[in-house]
Amino acid sequence: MPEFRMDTETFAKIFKALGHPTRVKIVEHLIKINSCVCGEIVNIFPFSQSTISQHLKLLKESGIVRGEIEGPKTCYCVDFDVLNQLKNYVANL
Amino acid sequence: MPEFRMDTETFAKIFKALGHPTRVKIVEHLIKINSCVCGEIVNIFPFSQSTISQHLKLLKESGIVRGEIEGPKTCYCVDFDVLNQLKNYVANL
DNA sequence: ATCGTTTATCGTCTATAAACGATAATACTA
DNA sequence: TAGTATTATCGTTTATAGACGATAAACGAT
Repeated sequence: MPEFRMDTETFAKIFKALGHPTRVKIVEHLIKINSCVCGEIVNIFPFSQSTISQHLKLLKESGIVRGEIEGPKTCYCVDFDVLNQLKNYVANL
Repeated sequence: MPEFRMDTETFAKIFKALGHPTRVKIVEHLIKINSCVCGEIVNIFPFSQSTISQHLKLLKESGIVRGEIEGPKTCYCVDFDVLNQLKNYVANL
């Protein structure tokens, strides 16, 4: 399933994306409710819509999260393929 | 065994520390040679001594790495207790 | 006490991150 | 087509990161 075997640089980028409390919590939340959310995330955290959108952008760029446009909303979800590769990498450290 | 149950903030800090290719590679290296190294790390990477020292400082501050002064040298090693908690956290995501 | 080795810290510079408000873009709905 | 809701982007500000050279600090050996 994994298209590419990820390298150290890629994992570093994912770690960097997870290197902020809000972004870790966003990922935890996306995992918990496997149904993807979008604007609800903004309501959960005490930050502005633009700030959360920026955090989601970083998470998306790292690959750990994907975003799909559904009508006027954007639906975010964890890329479990990437997450599993991350789990595998960390487990083998 | 773990003195404290780590929280999200702590893990975010560790992720942040791992959020740089050089620092990931330093940790990988420290794990591989479980005997701790110090100045050798500087020789491995194409960065100045001060830059590597700064990276090691960040790793140490996150808790994933410990440094012990041995004479004129400083011996760095991975804190396996912390690493195991990290592994456990990631595995349960 | 001085010297050489090793590591940490300081000061500087440039680049990126983090947050915000304001605005643009998108796409339903009336 | 106009309006509304939702999200992304822009521009700005402040803070932190990342790199370096230079210097200081610690220690062992001469």
